[in-house]
Amino acid sequence: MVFKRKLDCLSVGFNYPNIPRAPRSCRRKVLNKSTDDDTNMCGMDLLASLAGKLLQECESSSASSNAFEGNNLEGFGKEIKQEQEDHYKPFKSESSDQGNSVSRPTAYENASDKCVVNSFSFPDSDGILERTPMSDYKKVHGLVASVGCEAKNGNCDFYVKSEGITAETGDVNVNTGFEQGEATKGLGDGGLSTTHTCNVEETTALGVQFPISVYVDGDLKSPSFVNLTPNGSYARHGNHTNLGRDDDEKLFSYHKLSNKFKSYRSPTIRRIRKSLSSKYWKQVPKDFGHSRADVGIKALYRKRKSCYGYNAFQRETIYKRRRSSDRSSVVTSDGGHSSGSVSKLAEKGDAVKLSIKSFRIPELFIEVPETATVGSLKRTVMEAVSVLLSGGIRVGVLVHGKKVRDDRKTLSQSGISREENLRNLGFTLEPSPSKVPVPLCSEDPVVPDGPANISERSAASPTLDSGIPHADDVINAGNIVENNLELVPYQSDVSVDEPSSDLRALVPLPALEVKALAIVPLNQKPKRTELSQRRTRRPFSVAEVEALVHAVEELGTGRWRDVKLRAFENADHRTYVDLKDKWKTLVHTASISPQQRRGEPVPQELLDRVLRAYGYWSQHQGKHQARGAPKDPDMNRGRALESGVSV
DNA sequence: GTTAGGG
DNA sequence: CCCTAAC
Repeated sequence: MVFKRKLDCLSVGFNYPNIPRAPRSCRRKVLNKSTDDDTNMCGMDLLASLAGKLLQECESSSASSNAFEGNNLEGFGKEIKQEQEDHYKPFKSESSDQGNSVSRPTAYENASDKCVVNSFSFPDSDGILERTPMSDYKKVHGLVASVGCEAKNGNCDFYVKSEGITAETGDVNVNTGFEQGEATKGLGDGGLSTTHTCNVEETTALGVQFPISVYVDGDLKSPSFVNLTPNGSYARHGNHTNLGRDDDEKLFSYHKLSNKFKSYRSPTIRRIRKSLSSKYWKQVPKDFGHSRADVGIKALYRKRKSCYGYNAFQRETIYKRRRSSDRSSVVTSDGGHSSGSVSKLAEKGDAVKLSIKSFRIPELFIEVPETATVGSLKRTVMEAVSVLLSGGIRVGVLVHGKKVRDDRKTLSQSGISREENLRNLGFTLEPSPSKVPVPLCSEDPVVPDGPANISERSAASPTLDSGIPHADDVINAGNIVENNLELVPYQSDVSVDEPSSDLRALVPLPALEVKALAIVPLNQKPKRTELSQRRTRRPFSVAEVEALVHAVEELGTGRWRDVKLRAFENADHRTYVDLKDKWKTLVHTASISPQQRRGEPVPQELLDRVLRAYGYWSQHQGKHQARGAPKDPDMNRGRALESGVSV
């Protein structure tokens, strides 16, 4: 049940009555507004899907754990990492004493603080995805939970990791100057070629690049190589049979140890998203060789309001979005139980098997000061990627370089068959059409004002605004730019969000124009640092409630900080806001009938006290709050919760 | 940084 | 539990 989505965890019981009133913020109303368009899916969905697919097809994990940066995950996936040392040397071990003579990349010669991320590729499966409990699905979706960075031959490899998905930028070529004078040199393939490291039995890894074609292998493999044990564990055939478990455990520990591993709903991301809004960014279609100074002005990430973006993740994953008309066999989230379909196809002997190894993403232009830490760089890249992916993307299919636009066509009709050389088959990732930000911002339902509309459309169909007829119809292998729309921030607004002193002036737009997809100012001081994720719910125990009630009885309802200090000082996980919230719910609970109450029942005695205190303090607001204590002045009686009025 | 209140 | 507006 790996992919079983746990919607309730996304909107866990906080259904407060809808009191008609002028919305304080548009961020609300993120009610299901997901699109039904199968072709449109959130980047996360897509990635999750792809990752899942990979997991199914690429069992022999080769470069997976690598995706977990060691500095954050002590010992995590150490073994595997070891194995790939030769591929991805840890940044510190190499960057510092090598690669000093490589010549600097052209485009940004003088922009030592800029990085261009070309692509992120999916590593082979590491089993984690399958094992990821659905409760963490959102995290999986959160993707880009973290970005790793490793230096290699003067390059900085970025890889994306999340709890469920790990992807490395094996072919990402990051030109960065953060490593003093360290010149960078493309990884040879400049990130355009795909790494065929996915040795999945006979299945050839596909190199799917953004938006470029991929290598396909028509070899139909028996689906049997994906074995799901009854308990849902993933039976591995590769080398790291137990990797999944270990990783999971470590991952879990890691989670417990740090909240940094927050990916979803990252305020930072949101902030950036905001920054990417039309107000700050303009979209600039890639230069197809036909310079266009008057290019688009649409904001891909138009939505301004910050939204939870749950929608995006509440939608079924692509795995489950099989339309009856589609004959494709996709692993379902429920552990591949749909393998039956695969078999079926196999029997028919006309199945087309594909394996997508990696996606090339539009270039991400990032600028960071040399003094920035690697960690901050990682975060920056991650955020940029998040923004990109969360913007909504869709998949395009190319046959012989020609885009197949008719979704109704069958594969064979489109020239895609086992007989055909599947190398002619390609996939592209394109900005999603009008619904671009939908997943992220159901609010303000895509009713963009004039310009915005145009922009979004162009985002979806580069051809439309490229000025070049069918510019995206023919994709040149190894060189994809057609759909690489770019977002360039309006210089004047870039630092609006966080006029941090560290935020250096961004590179003049002209320099970015055709290259950057997004500039993510470093040091944009993530509000909640790192990837954000909703805190785990931790129901108040009766003891805690007691302590809370007691404290409130004495201090009143307007001094939550004091309440915290007095009764919950040592309960780090309880903030005064939490206490305030709890009190709020307690009052509510006490006001409703016992039948309507849920969760661990709170002794009526306590609830009575709640009401009493509530009533009392309602009458004595602000007054003798300091002494208050309508009753029961003795606190901490037998409470496990340490209190102690500090200071 | 707190508080208050909507979500 | 999150997010913000207002202090």
